[in-house]
Amino acid sequence: MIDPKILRQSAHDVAKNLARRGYKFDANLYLQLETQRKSLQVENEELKNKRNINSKSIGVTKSKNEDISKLIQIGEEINDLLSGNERELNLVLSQIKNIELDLPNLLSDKVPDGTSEKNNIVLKSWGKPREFGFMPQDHVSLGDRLGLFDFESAGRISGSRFAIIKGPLASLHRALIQFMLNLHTQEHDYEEIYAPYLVQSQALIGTSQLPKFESDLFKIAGDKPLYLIPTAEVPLTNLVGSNVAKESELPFKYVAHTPCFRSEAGSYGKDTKGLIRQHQFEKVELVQIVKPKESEEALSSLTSHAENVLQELQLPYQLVSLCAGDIGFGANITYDLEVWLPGQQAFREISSCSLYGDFQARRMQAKWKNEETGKNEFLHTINGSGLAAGRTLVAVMENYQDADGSIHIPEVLIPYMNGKELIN
RNA sequence: GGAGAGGUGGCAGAGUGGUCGAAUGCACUGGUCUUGAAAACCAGCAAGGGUUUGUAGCCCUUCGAGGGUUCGAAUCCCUCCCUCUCCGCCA
Repeated sequence: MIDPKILRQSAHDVAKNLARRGYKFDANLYLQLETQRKSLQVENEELKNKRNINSKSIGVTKSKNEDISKLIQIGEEINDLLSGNERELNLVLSQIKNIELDLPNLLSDKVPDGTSEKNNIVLKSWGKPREFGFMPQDHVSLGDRLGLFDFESAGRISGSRFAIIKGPLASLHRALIQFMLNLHTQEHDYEEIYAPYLVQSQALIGTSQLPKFESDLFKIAGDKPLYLIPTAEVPLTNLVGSNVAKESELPFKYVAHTPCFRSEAGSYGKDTKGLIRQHQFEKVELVQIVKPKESEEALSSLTSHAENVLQELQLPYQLVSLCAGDIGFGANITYDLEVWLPGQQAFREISSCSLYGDFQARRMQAKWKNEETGKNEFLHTINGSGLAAGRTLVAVMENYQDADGSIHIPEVLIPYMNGKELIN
């Protein structure tokens, strides 16, 4: 949610900023609703004030054993006026709220212009794609040849976009997750969290997947609806919701491994083969919750922590700044890490690191006590994948393949594989 | 799942229809005293929102959440959530 004060004071500037995303914010309509809200709310509070004064004098009059019938009548009249006013006020307030919840976050000035991923800007490249003396295969044929993928059974059991991974490849997948968790907890000072995979709608509103993107989520039937988390960002960030953190506790740095569940209704037809786009995948997620002043620094540290995973695994990648048209709904700025996939001869997203500013904190009422000002202020939230485990498995398979289709275990993972060095 | 008890300010804890946003204690902040500290004493000390040039003033809201009754609700009624104790079930 964008700060309502900013919306009121500079609605047209906001509209200009959001237009960079291709979002059309009707500033005039908003300001018109705001004008109505203001006069209705002032009227509302004046009436309540009158009622409070009247009711108090009834108490005083009654205690003197004097007649109160006239005062009660006044009270009733005030309530008549109030109920009409309240109906109008609530209507306007809900219209304003709907507009505000629909509004994406303001973009940082650093975000490049552009309408699609073609306009994203590569800021940095790390590592050199390996020279193969043969035609590198993609992970699907590698896995099939090894007999360690079973998409057919997965389809029969669960449907399309589910995977079954077997034997040493499943172990490698698990090893990647263990390796990432250890790296982040031991080298990068994150606190490991085990968190629920099912969450209430309120938590998803907090991190801004709801109300707008319900179709991307899996919803569990029941009296009180629960949703499968699309990312550990949801439970991790909500850890600080409805709370006022002490300054001395900050920053919070959380890491969690969870499965992620995405309905991805809009993406059918893309990446239908293999592990790239699944309804269920594993991810190690990094979240930092910091003072506003420290948030840009936190984003670059978090991004470098995700990069470290790729560097330790010796996987070539590039760091990309997402352009205005490609950036996520709640993000102020986003850096993607794209790993080199020899089988596709392309860089593919493997991590997305975003600064949300106070956008999520405002929705979930996550605050900190600023000792300097003595005030409770909104925190800033940052999250990023560190990394998506399924896609990392893909990258390891394709980058570490041999001419005969066997796969070398990256050096840092060998201890996690009981000393195994080769899958064949 | 069943039975019972309870959810009030940072914490503890009073308050069962009327000047209650809420006694009291602790904690915290400032002051007096003191060489300094402690003690004692004095004072202050919730959050959100509206109005506003305003971290001034005034006003509104908030006693687990949401509804309701009433001129007036922490207090009465309904629904839900959570915590504790006992029983049942269970990895």
